[in-house]
Amino acid sequence: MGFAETFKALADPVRREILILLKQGRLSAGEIGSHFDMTGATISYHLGILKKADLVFETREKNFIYYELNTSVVEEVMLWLSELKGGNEDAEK
Amino acid sequence: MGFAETFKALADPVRREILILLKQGRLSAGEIGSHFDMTGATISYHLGILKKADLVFETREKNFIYYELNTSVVEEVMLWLSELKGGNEDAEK
DNA sequence: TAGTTATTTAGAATTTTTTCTAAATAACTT
DNA sequence: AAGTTATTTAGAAAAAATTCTAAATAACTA
Repeated sequence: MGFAETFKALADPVRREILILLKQGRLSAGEIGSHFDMTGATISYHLGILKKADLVFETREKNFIYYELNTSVVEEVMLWLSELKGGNEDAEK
Repeated sequence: MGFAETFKALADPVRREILILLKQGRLSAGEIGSHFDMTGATISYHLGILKKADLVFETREKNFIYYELNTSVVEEVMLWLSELKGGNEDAEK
């Protein structure tokens, strides 16, 4: 894990757009790629970064690879930010 | 503003450490620098990135420049993440 | 005013990131 | 088995980020 990887993954606009697409549900690499004006190789690179950051996970089916949002890491990041923001008021309630 | 700048700023461990230091209260550039094994020029570079991302602001006093945490942008990021995480349940309550 | 202290800016070197093309896998279909 | 489709991996080129040294500002102090 590691916040560096996570924030780095979130820093790229293409990768954030991919995550937003996946909010609606799982998509294959090809379906994700069709939303962008880039080669499949580049999309695969971005998916790799998101996967390494644990922001998505894949499930293989037929000759497709489907990607899905992994929200658990998103929660960890939110916790870190909330810690930063203010002595964590949530923990007191 | 812009999430790219914000996440990029948060992606670097030195910059995250600076933000954590500033949680305790404002510090001068020199005081911040003394926590790291880097030149003042490099610290200044990182502070510039944090400033551009609106994660900190500065106030000048004597011949010091003090840096302070700006939590408002942190909240915006948290909102974006919470949107991503789940159709935003918070908005329904 | 001259010198000192705090910080930034400029420029260069190094590393990392992003993107492409071409080739390699992997799994299906005929 | 051979061909097709979906995706990744490798390698290279280009762009961006990180760090340094040296020089420039800015504001104080004697």
